[in-house]
Amino acid sequence: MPELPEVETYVRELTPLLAGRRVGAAQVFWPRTIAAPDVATFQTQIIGQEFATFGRRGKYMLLGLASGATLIVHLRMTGHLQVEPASVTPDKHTHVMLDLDSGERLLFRDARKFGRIWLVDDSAPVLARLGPEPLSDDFSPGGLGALLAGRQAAIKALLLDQTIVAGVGNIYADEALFRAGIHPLRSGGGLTEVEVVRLYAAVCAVLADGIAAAGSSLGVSSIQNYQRPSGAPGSFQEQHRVFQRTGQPCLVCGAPIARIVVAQRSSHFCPHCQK
DNA sequence: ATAAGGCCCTGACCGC
DNA sequence: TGCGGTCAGGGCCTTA
Repeated sequence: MPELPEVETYVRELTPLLAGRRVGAAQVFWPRTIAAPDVATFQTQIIGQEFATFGRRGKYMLLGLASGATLIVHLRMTGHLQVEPASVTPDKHTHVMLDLDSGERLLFRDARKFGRIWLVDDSAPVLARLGPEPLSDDFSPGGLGALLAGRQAAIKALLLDQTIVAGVGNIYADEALFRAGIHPLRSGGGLTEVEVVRLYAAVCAVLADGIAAAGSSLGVSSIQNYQRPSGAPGSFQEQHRVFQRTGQPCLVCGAPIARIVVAQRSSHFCPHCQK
């Protein structure tokens, strides 16, 4: 599942493939993929647009166009965005296809159909609910502590809340809590100042390590798996210490990694190392 | 304001 | 082999 490191990898690797490319015809096979504007308007407005700038906010990909508009893409669970030769035949998971003036096509594929695309003049309303961007100056131990103060919910659930930290998903939340030595069911407001600082550092570290490894690929099949634009996998799964390691020995203490459900999400942790 | 539960989706997997 | 049922889960919406 694409989280911040996976989306960051996408942005970096799509940049040389899309920079300066102009969009021709657009085909939309699953209308709900286009969150805004309506499909007909999207198809009209995307034609002739040129990819110019490339950015990311949380798990949102921001493909800036020379006109000033922005194509925002959220991959959600199983979305893929790939550049392929124009001879490619769209399969049943291809929901949006943009012709490029390079003789290629940009394809949005998504087995679960949760992914969304926006074409907007102003990206701010789409991103308005996002909290601080980790790996930036907007994210700090003090700021994190302030957002957690008074919250009774489990810290695992709060890490998944995009208004607390933008871009953290299930994998990186579990890995960060392990590195910080914090049990996923601890209440957010109950963390000590020292623990908040440790958690802050752990979130930054796992995200940076995830980016360095080009993300985590561990889906059961290629259509569900996160893949880079080239189709290559990331390698951060090789560094997972708890995620999907249920029953395997903790790499620190040897205790079996446990799995519980928190906020309707599977959570993996070491019962011995995480208090 | 916060927390919890439902919803959207379909491939993979399990039991029979 | 095939069928029905269950699970996974990000973000948004509704409910309490």
